[in-house]
Amino acid sequence: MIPNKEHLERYHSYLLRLPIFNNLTQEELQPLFDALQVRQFHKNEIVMFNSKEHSRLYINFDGLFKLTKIDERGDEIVLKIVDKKDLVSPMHFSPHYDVAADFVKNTTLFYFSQESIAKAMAEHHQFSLNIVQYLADSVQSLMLSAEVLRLKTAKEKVGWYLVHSKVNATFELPYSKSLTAAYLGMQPESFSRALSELKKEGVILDNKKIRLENGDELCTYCDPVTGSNCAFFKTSECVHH
Amino acid sequence: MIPNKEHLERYHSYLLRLPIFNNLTQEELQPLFDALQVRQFHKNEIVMFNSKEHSRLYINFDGLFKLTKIDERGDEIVLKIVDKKDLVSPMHFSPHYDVAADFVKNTTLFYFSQESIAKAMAEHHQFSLNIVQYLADSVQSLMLSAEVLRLKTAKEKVGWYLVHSKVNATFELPYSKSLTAAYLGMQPESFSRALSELKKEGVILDNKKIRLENGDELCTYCDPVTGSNCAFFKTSECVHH
DNA sequence: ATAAACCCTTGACCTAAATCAAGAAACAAG
DNA sequence: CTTGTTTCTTGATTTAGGTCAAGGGTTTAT
Repeated sequence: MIPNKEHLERYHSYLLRLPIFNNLTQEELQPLFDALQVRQFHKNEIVMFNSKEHSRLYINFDGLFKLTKIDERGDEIVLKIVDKKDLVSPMHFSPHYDVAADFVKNTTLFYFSQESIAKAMAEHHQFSLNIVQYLADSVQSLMLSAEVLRLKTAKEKVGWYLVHSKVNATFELPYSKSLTAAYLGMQPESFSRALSELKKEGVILDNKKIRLENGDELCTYCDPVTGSNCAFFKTSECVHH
Repeated sequence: MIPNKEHLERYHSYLLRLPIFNNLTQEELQPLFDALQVRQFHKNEIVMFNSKEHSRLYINFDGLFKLTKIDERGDEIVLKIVDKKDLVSPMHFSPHYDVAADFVKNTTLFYFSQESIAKAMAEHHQFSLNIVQYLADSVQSLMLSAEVLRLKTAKEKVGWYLVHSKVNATFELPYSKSLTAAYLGMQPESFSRALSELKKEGVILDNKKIRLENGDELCTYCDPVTGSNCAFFKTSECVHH
């Protein structure tokens, strides 16, 4: 699973399928792909993604890490969970802003230097548009998190996260309970208590599988953006009618 | 103070000085400026900035409003305080995401349609870069808010906001205490109590003017991004050495 | 100048979630 | 399978900040 220079061609079709390369051809992207670099990180490693040393765009090829900020007291917030195919672009941070990448699993990151990205943007307007789209999505997901984390109770946060997982994927909690709790800005104990509250409402989390007694128990916890990806959206059953 | 079609030319030099038009000439921007539109809002008005009806880029020419999200219970979070010269781009939100613009003062907004912005981006790569910069700044300021709001105590939040105001402007609290409190995710009562705690440390807020007994009382509350704009940054006195 | 509206402060009290502590489950390695 | 390690759960207690209530200031309008 260790990609090296000789085998990079194999990954080009993988890259082409990422949203950041939407509507661009292999030929257009070849010069950029030639500048692709790879770096491995191991579990429990913590790297400061300051924009001076990491003025790049990273793509998580394999593994899992969280983008966090830690204060003097050692308290931590999780800004983003970075799963496979997700992007992080310290190149877009200001020089004095630091985030920590805290690796949950052994991880392989692909990256492009700021210069190669800038060049590709200058040569292909579509690529600039894709970068704009990526940043716009980041803005929106940060606004949505702010909303969820500050307005919802512990139980509502967990319900929201479960409905999110249910709609976007396969009725599974994608990460460990404590990682999910950290992402939701709560302690594992509170997460656990919230789950047992939800159990009373017919929401059972059974070894990471989400089981529902009726099927609509999570709808109260849904938001319109998540809802729009749901099969029931715009039917009378959906709370977002 | 009501700009109309005939007088719009007067505002072109105003627009040219905005960061979003950095490194672009009047000639390059003329077609975009010709598409400029204007709309007034009055104090206490609340408008939903959903991306369907507001697929635009707004510039606050005059006035003040806050971008907020309100939940079913009526609890509100302030995502951004939009002052003169600040931008909001609902055109970059997804179709199902809604934020409310809650006007604090009578306000005049300039706006460009999504199409005119897209055209300008296609014709001038520099403009695409400026849009990227604007979105990257938005991402970072949302990450910084998340950090401040979730890791700091009430007193630290207020201290942080004051040092921010001190460094970026003129030793003045730019907004009312209750608006500032809402932005910091706290109740006016807590803001008031935090201020009286800070007074014990030599930080006096006297009719919106920030007065310090020694001058360095706020340094403990500073962050590196704010600090980098401070005169003491990188001297031994600065906590971010 | 006076009233009305709004904003701010202070005190008493409450509550959601954090913390602390101790087991129980789940998982990994030998 | 056994042992050690990490993760999760449950209970008791604490606490920061919210809520409620009342009074004081300040600005705006007539």
